[in-house]
Amino acid sequence: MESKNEQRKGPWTVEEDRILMDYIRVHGKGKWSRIAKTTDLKRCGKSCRLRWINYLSPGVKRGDFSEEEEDLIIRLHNLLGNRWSLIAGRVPGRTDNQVKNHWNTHLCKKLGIKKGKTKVGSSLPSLSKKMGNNPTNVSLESNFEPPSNCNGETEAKTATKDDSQSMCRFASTQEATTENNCESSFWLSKDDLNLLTSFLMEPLNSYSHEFVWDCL
DNA sequence: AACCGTCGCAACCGCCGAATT
DNA sequence: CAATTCGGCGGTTGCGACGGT
Repeated sequence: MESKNEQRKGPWTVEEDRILMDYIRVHGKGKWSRIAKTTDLKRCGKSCRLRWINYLSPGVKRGDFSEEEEDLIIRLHNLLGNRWSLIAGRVPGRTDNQVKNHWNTHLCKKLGIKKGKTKVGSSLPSLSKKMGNNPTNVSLESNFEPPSNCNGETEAKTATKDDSQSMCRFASTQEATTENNCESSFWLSKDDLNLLTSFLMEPLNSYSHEFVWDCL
Protein backbone atom coordinates (compact mmCIF):
# COMPACT_ATOMS: atom_id res chain seq x y z
CA MET A 1 0.00 0.00 0.00
CA GLU A 2 1.33 3.39 -0.92
CA SER A 3 0.14 6.39 0.99
CA LYS A 4 -0.02 9.68 -0.83
CA ASN A 5 3.43 10.96 -0.05
CA GLU A 6 5.19 7.66 0.38
CA GLN A 7 8.24 7.41 -1.77
CA ARG A 8 8.71 4.67 -4.28
CA LYS A 9 11.74 2.40 -4.28
CA GLY A 10 13.15 -0.20 -6.57
CA PRO A 11 13.67 -0.22 -10.31
CA TRP A 12 12.63 2.84 -12.27
CA THR A 13 9.82 2.63 -14.78
CA VAL A 14 9.84 4.17 -18.25
CA GLU A 15 7.27 6.68 -17.09
CA GLU A 16 9.38 7.75 -14.11
CA ASP A 17 12.39 8.17 -16.38
CA ARG A 18 10.32 10.34 -18.68
CA ILE A 19 9.16 12.58 -15.83
CA LEU A 20 12.71 12.97 -14.58
CA MET A 21 14.06 13.72 -18.06
CA ASP A 22 11.33 16.28 -18.64
CA TYR A 23 12.10 17.97 -15.35
CA ILE A 24 15.81 18.16 -16.10
CA ARG A 25 15.15 19.42 -19.61
CA VAL A 26 13.21 22.32 -18.17
CA HIS A 27 14.98 23.03 -14.88
CA GLY A 28 18.40 21.57 -15.42
CA LYS A 29 20.33 19.35 -13.05
CA GLY A 30 20.48 19.96 -9.34
CA LYS A 31 17.74 20.84 -6.89
CA TRP A 32 17.00 17.15 -6.75
CA SER A 33 14.81 17.34 -3.70
CA ARG A 34 12.47 19.72 -5.51
CA ILE A 35 11.57 17.16 -8.12
CA ALA A 36 9.25 15.21 -5.87
CA LYS A 37 7.57 18.44 -4.80
CA THR A 38 6.97 19.79 -8.26
CA THR A 39 6.24 16.62 -10.22
CA ASP A 40 4.28 13.41 -9.78
CA LEU A 41 7.50 11.51 -9.26
CA LYS A 42 7.38 9.66 -5.93
CA ARG A 43 11.13 9.44 -5.60
CA CYS A 44 13.49 11.07 -3.16
CA GLY A 45 16.04 13.56 -4.43
CA LYS A 46 18.89 11.18 -3.95
CA SER A 47 17.23 8.53 -6.03
CA CYS A 48 16.57 11.05 -8.83
CA ARG A 49 20.16 12.22 -8.80
CA LEU A 50 21.48 8.68 -8.92
CA ARG A 51 19.15 7.70 -11.72
CA TRP A 52 20.23 10.67 -13.79
CA ILE A 53 23.94 10.31 -13.16
CA ASN A 54 24.14 6.57 -13.62
CA TYR A 55 21.62 5.95 -16.34
CA LEU A 56 19.82 8.85 -17.97
CA SER A 57 22.64 11.31 -18.46
CA PRO A 58 23.50 11.41 -22.17
CA GLY A 59 27.22 11.23 -21.46
CA VAL A 60 27.04 7.81 -19.86
CA LYS A 61 28.84 5.15 -21.85
CA ARG A 62 27.39 1.67 -21.71
CA GLY A 63 28.82 -1.70 -22.55
CA ASP A 64 32.05 -3.44 -21.73
CA PHE A 65 35.10 -1.67 -20.44
CA SER A 66 37.98 -1.51 -22.88
CA GLU A 67 41.46 -2.66 -21.93
CA GLU A 68 42.58 0.96 -21.88
CA GLU A 69 39.82 1.86 -19.48
CA GLU A 70 40.65 -1.08 -17.24
CA ASP A 71 44.31 -0.20 -17.25
CA LEU A 72 43.54 3.38 -16.35
CA ILE A 73 41.22 2.32 -13.54
CA ILE A 74 43.78 -0.06 -12.11
CA ARG A 75 46.47 2.61 -12.11
CA LEU A 76 44.20 5.25 -10.66
CA HIS A 77 42.96 2.85 -8.01
CA ASN A 78 46.52 2.09 -7.14
CA LEU A 79 47.07 5.77 -6.57
CA LEU A 80 43.78 6.82 -5.05
CA GLY A 81 42.25 3.75 -3.48
CA ASN A 82 38.47 3.52 -3.46
CA ARG A 83 37.92 7.10 -4.55
CA TRP A 84 35.47 6.00 -7.16
CA SER A 85 34.16 9.42 -8.07
CA LEU A 86 37.66 10.74 -8.63
CA ILE A 87 38.61 7.70 -10.67
CA ALA A 88 35.42 7.90 -12.70
CA GLY A 89 36.11 11.55 -13.36
CA ARG A 90 39.17 10.50 -15.34
CA VAL A 91 37.47 7.72 -17.28
CA PRO A 92 35.33 9.44 -19.90
CA GLY A 93 31.70 8.34 -19.99
CA ARG A 94 31.94 6.12 -16.94
CA THR A 95 30.21 6.80 -13.65
CA ASP A 96 31.53 6.11 -10.19
CA ASN A 97 28.97 3.34 -9.79
CA GLN A 98 30.06 1.68 -13.01
CA VAL A 99 33.71 1.91 -12.05
CA LYS A 100 33.03 0.60 -8.58
CA ASN A 101 30.94 -2.29 -9.88
CA HIS A 102 33.48 -3.14 -12.53
CA TRP A 103 36.27 -3.08 -10.00
CA ASN A 104 34.42 -5.29 -7.54
CA THR A 105 33.17 -7.79 -10.09
CA HIS A 106 35.96 -7.97 -12.65
CA LEU A 107 39.16 -6.25 -11.72
CA CYS A 108 39.38 -7.64 -8.19
CA LYS A 109 39.27 -11.12 -9.65
CA LYS A 110 41.62 -10.24 -12.47
CA LEU A 111 44.17 -8.87 -10.05
CA GLY A 112 43.57 -11.54 -7.46
CA ILE A 113 42.49 -9.06 -4.85
CA LYS A 114 40.36 -10.41 -2.06
CA LYS A 115 37.20 -8.46 -1.51
CA GLY A 116 37.28 -6.61 1.71
CA LYS A 117 37.43 -3.20 3.20
CA THR A 118 40.10 -1.48 1.21
CA LYS A 119 40.36 1.84 2.83
CA VAL A 120 40.59 5.00 0.87
CA GLY A 121 43.94 5.72 -0.62
CA SER A 122 45.63 2.38 -0.76
CA SER A 123 48.93 3.81 -1.81
CA LEU A 124 48.26 7.47 -1.31
CA PRO A 125 47.06 7.54 2.24
CA SER A 126 46.88 11.26 2.50
CA LEU A 127 44.57 11.53 -0.44
CA SER A 128 42.03 10.21 1.98
CA LYS A 129 38.76 11.72 2.96
CA LYS A 130 40.56 14.56 4.66
CA MET A 131 41.31 15.97 1.27
CA GLY A 132 37.81 15.34 0.09
CA ASN A 133 37.17 15.54 -3.62
CA ASN A 134 38.65 18.91 -4.03
CA PRO A 135 42.36 18.46 -3.74
CA THR A 136 43.17 22.12 -3.83
CA ASN A 137 46.21 22.14 -1.67
CA VAL A 138 48.47 19.51 -3.01
CA SER A 139 52.16 19.86 -3.10
CA LEU A 140 54.47 17.62 -4.98
CA GLU A 141 57.98 17.60 -3.80
CA SER A 142 60.08 16.28 -6.53
CA ASN A 143 63.63 15.90 -7.64
CA PHE A 144 62.84 16.16 -11.29
CA GLU A 145 61.03 18.54 -13.56
CA PRO A 146 57.27 18.64 -13.49
CA PRO A 147 55.51 17.56 -16.68
CA SER A 148 55.45 20.04 -19.50
CA ASN A 149 51.72 20.49 -19.25
CA CYS A 150 52.06 22.61 -16.13
CA ASN A 151 50.04 25.69 -16.76
CA GLY A 152 49.68 29.08 -15.20
CA GLU A 153 48.16 27.70 -12.06
CA THR A 154 51.25 25.74 -11.37
CA GLU A 155 54.36 27.02 -9.84
CA ALA A 156 57.33 24.95 -10.85
CA LYS A 157 60.79 24.91 -9.48
CA THR A 158 63.70 23.13 -11.04
CA ALA A 159 65.06 20.32 -9.03
CA THR A 160 68.53 20.77 -7.80
CA LYS A 161 69.23 17.80 -5.60
CA ASP A 162 70.16 14.23 -6.22
CA ASP A 163 68.98 13.65 -9.74
CA SER A 164 69.61 9.95 -9.41
CA GLN A 165 66.64 9.65 -7.11
CA SER A 166 63.88 8.12 -9.19
CA MET A 167 61.05 8.54 -6.76
CA CYS A 168 59.37 11.68 -5.63
CA ARG A 169 57.53 12.60 -2.52
CA PHE A 170 53.87 13.41 -2.60
CA ALA A 171 52.49 15.50 0.19
CA SER A 172 49.08 16.86 0.90
CA THR A 173 48.46 19.88 3.03
CA GLN A 174 45.61 21.15 5.08
CA GLU A 175 43.99 24.35 3.97
CA ALA A 176 45.33 27.63 5.29
CA THR A 177 47.09 26.41 8.33
CA THR A 178 49.97 28.57 9.32
CA GLU A 179 52.54 26.23 10.65
CA ASN A 180 53.69 22.81 9.77
CA ASN A 181 50.72 22.22 7.55
CA CYS A 182 52.07 19.11 5.94
CA GLU A 183 49.66 16.29 6.73
CA SER A 184 51.73 13.41 5.52
CA SER A 185 53.82 12.34 2.63
CA PHE A 186 54.73 9.22 0.71
CA TRP A 187 56.80 8.14 -2.23
CA LEU A 188 55.70 7.63 -5.79
CA SER A 189 57.40 6.18 -8.80
CA LYS A 190 58.04 8.56 -11.64
CA ASP A 191 55.45 6.78 -13.78
CA ASP A 192 52.80 7.03 -11.16
CA LEU A 193 53.65 10.63 -10.50
CA ASN A 194 53.26 11.45 -14.17
CA LEU A 195 49.90 9.79 -14.15
CA LEU A 196 48.90 11.55 -10.99
CA THR A 197 50.00 14.94 -12.17
CA SER A 198 48.23 14.73 -15.49
CA PHE A 199 45.23 13.45 -13.60
CA LEU A 200 45.27 16.32 -11.21
CA MET A 201 46.33 19.06 -13.55
CA GLU A 202 43.79 18.63 -16.25
CA PRO A 203 40.82 20.78 -15.40
CA LEU A 204 37.98 18.85 -13.87
CA ASN A 205 34.41 19.98 -14.36
CA SER A 206 33.95 21.79 -11.12
CA TYR A 207 37.22 21.63 -9.30
CA SER A 208 39.90 24.23 -9.13
CA HIS A 209 43.42 23.19 -8.46
CA GLU A 210 46.44 24.84 -7.09
CA PHE A 211 49.69 23.00 -7.31
CA VAL A 212 52.96 23.87 -5.90
CA TRP A 213 56.08 22.14 -7.02
CA ASP A 214 58.92 22.31 -4.68
CA CYS A 215 62.25 20.65 -4.67
CA LEU A 216 63.49 18.78 -1.69
C1' DA B 1 12.50 -28.99 -17.90
C1' DA B 2 13.56 -27.82 -13.28
C1' DC B 3 16.49 -26.55 -9.87
C1' DC B 4 20.33 -24.19 -7.93
C1' DG B 5 24.41 -21.43 -7.51
C1' DT B 6 26.89 -17.53 -9.32
C1' DC B 7 27.40 -13.18 -11.49
C1' DG B 8 26.63 -8.43 -12.66
C1' DC B 9 24.45 -4.31 -12.11
C1' DA B 10 20.97 -0.97 -10.56
C1' DA B 11 19.54 1.00 -6.61
C1' DC B 12 19.46 1.79 -1.65
C1' DC B 13 21.62 3.06 2.82
C1' DG B 14 24.20 5.59 6.05
C1' DC B 15 27.44 8.92 6.74
C1' DC B 16 29.60 13.35 6.13
C1' DG B 17 30.51 18.08 4.75
C1' DA B 18 28.62 22.19 2.63
C1' DA B 19 25.01 25.28 2.11
C1' DT B 20 21.05 27.40 3.75
C1' DT B 21 17.81 29.05 7.14
C1' DC C 1 26.12 30.51 15.73
C1' DA C 2 23.14 26.46 15.87
C1' DA C 3 19.91 23.69 13.50
C1' DT C 4 18.30 21.90 9.43
C1' DT C 5 18.46 20.55 4.69
C1' DC C 6 20.76 19.08 0.70
C1' DG C 7 24.07 16.88 -2.24
C1' DG C 8 27.68 13.66 -2.82
C1' DC C 9 30.27 9.63 -1.68
C1' DG C 10 31.53 4.73 -0.76
C1' DG C 11 29.69 0.40 0.91
C1' DT C 12 26.20 -2.87 0.53
C1' DT C 13 22.11 -5.30 -0.99
C1' DG C 14 18.50 -7.33 -3.94
C1' DC C 15 17.17 -9.32 -7.92
C1' DG C 16 17.12 -10.75 -12.71
C1' DA C 17 19.97 -13.23 -16.06
C1' DC C 18 22.62 -16.95 -17.03
C1' DG C 19 25.04 -21.32 -16.94
C1' DG C 20 25.80 -25.86 -15.08
C1' DT C 21 23.91 -30.13 -13.45
